[in-house]
Order: sequence, then C-alpha cells, then structure tokens
Amino acid sequence: MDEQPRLMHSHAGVGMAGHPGLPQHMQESSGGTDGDGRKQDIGDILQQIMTITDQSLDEAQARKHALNCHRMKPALFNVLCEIKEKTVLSIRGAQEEEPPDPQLMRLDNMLLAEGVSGPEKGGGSAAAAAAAAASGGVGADNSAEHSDYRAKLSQIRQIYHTELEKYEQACNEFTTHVMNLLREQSRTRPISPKEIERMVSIIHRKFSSIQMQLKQSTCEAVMILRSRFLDARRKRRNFNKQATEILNEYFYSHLSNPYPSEEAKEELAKKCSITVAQVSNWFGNKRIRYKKNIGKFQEEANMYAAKTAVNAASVSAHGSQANSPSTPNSAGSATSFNMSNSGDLFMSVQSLNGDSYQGAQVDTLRHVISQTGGYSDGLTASQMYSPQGINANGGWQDAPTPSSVTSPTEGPGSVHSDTSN
DNA sequence: CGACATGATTATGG
DNA sequence: CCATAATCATGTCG
Repeated sequence: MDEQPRLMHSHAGVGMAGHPGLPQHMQESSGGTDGDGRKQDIGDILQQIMTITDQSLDEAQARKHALNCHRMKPALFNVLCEIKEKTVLSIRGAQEEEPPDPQLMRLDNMLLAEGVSGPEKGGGSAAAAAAAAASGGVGADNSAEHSDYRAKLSQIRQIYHTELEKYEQACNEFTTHVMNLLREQSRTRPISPKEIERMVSIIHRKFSSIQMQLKQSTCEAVMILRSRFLDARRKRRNFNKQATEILNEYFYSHLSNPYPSEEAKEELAKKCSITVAQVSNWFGNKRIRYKKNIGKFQEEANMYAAKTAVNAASVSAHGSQANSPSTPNSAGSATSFNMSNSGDLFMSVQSLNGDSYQGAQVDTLRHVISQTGGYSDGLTASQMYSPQGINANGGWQDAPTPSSVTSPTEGPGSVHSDTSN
C-alpha cells in the first residue's frame, strides 16, 4: 500500500521527465549530429529518475498540479487523444474474444461433481459422520474408510475455497488499484473506458489462469485421494478364515457345478459378512484358478471334503435327516446349506461304494485322513473330489470325460447329474 | 525383499 | 448381462 503513492509519484515524475525528451527524440530522428546535447538530456532524465524516490509526495503533487495547470496542457492532451484514437484501433483489432476455456470447464465440472466446489454441505466432519451413518449396514469398516475419505475431501475443499477466496480478493484489490491508477492517469493522458475495460480483463485473465492452476492441483489431489481411498483394489483385505472356510466348503461340495444361485450367494454373503458381489468375485476367481491348476488344489479339496463329511456325519447322527438328494442349487441350499452341501458329496460317495449315506461319510473321512501324504491303493479321496465336472473344453458342464489329474481308472462320480440352473 | 496368494477390475465373447 | 480369462494391486509368508 505504501507503493501506491510512490507509483503515481514516479509516473508523474517520469512523465515530466519525458516531456522535455520529446523534442529531443524528434531532433534525433531528423538526423541530428550533436550527440553531446542529447547525452546531456538523457543524463538529466536519468538524474530525475534517480531522484524520484527522494522527492517528497507534496513536491510530486505540486509538480502534477503544475502540469495540469500548464497552459499548453489541454492542447497537448488533445494531441495525445488524437494519436491514441489512431493507435487504439489497431490494438483493438488485434484482440478478439476468446471462448471459455474447455480445459477450465472440464476442471470446473469435475470439482463440482466431486463436491469440492459448489454448495457447502454442512461442513466436513458433520457431513462425513452423516454419510458414515447413512451408509451403515454393510461393512462397518467400509463406512469408516469412507468417512475418512470424506474428511480428507472436505479438507481439500476447505483449502481450495480459502485459496480461491484469496485469489478473488487479490484480484479485486489489484483491479481496483489499477483502475484507480488509470483514472488518476486519465487526467494527464487519454484513457478510454474501453482501455480500462481491456486492462481489467487482462488482469482477470491473469488471475483466472492462476485459479486454473489451483483448480488443476485440486483436481489432482482429489484424484489421488480417490485412487487411494475409493479404489477398492488398494484396500483389499483378505477375507477372514471363517469366511474362506465357508466359501471353500460350498465350492468343494458343489465342485461339479460351482455356480451358486443368487439366493445361495446371498446366504453365503450373509454368513461370511461380505457382499454378494464379493461372493461372485470369489467364485469367479476360485473357478478359474481351480481349473488352471487342479493339482494345486487337491489337498484343499480333500480337506474340505473331509470337513463337509464330518459336518454331515454329525448332523445326520443327530438329526436323522440330511439325506436329501435334492440338487444343491435348489432352494433348499438357501435355507440350510450345510446339509445341502453334503448332498453333492454324498451322491458321489454313494455312487462309489454303494453304502448308506452315513457309512459313506465315515468312509470318506477315514480315507481322507489316512492318506494325507500319499495315495493308497484304489480310489483315493483326492480322486473322488477331483474335477468331475470339467469337460475337455474346460467348461464346467457335467461331462463324462474326467480330465488330467484323475487316474484313468474309470472316472469317479460320473453319476453326477447335477442339473439345476 | 521377493515370491506367491488373493480380492478386484477389465476385456471379451456368447 | 453373465462367465471367463487376464491383469492389477495388495497381503502375507519365509
């Protein structure tokens, strides 16, 4: 603020210093040879410039006033106006209206969409808490992370707004400053309103380009935040042991047709405290990975076969039922899938040794437990639960052709007509 | 720290 | 729209 009077002051000073220079200039262009005189003048001007800062404000005002009251002033002013008239036209011709920057619009749209710009929504943490509360239900830690995201977003938003406001204020300040300056100067030199307007628009352009940078970096920050918090891949958590157990049990007991129905998925999702989509993901991954490397999953298959067998055994020992040969994907599986889980297993076991269900379960269990290390004679559990349903094409349709790992001794199961869906 | 496991996403085809 | 296959990015274990 201290500069302002100084600035005017200096302008006034320079203007006056330049004044005597004008004839000098003409002289020069007309091929003047007296270099000494010119040097002298230049020296004077420089001297004046150098001493400007030493001049007092009053002195400057006095000089300005003197200039304004100079008898030649109006005439000179008119001349300047004339010259201006001619030059301004050419200047104005050069500039054209530019359309709104598409880049800027893009940024604006994004910021608006992200809720960074636009209406305030109750302010940061409150909004975050509300959002967390609203989104409750599925996954408590999910909403916690979400609120964290919201908090960070509102932080960005706040910074953005303060900065924006600062720019706005600076822009206004500067604009009024310049306008005052121009108005002040318009007393000594011709300044059209158009010119002021142009100057203001130049200033605004400059500031808006700064704003654009702010918006750009805000967008970047939001993007980074998004990728860190909302990209689920980044916050992948392995499912807990229990969930994996449940999923694997279902998978291996429905190995012939590991496509849980929608209800089954919901049931599994509820049991595992994960979403249906996650169940679908899991099965998708499991199927492809199982198929890709069946050998690797043999042990796991045995384990879960044993587990299901145990479950089924205990259930049937207690409850006398469980011998429901219904298809595993039928509605029954939705209500009590532990039992229908076993259905599949029972079927294959039964088909192998023709025992009663319960006998088959115990038998399976014994088999599996006894040969965790190597293969005993005959049909092993690993063979029993090996990829029965996978056909030569790699599909999962029930096909009589047992693939790869299974020994050529007539494929197991084969009776598996699990035709549901 | 590197290799492998695993959940999620993307590309593609029917 | 769903299943598969490939791929990404992180988690985990030795």
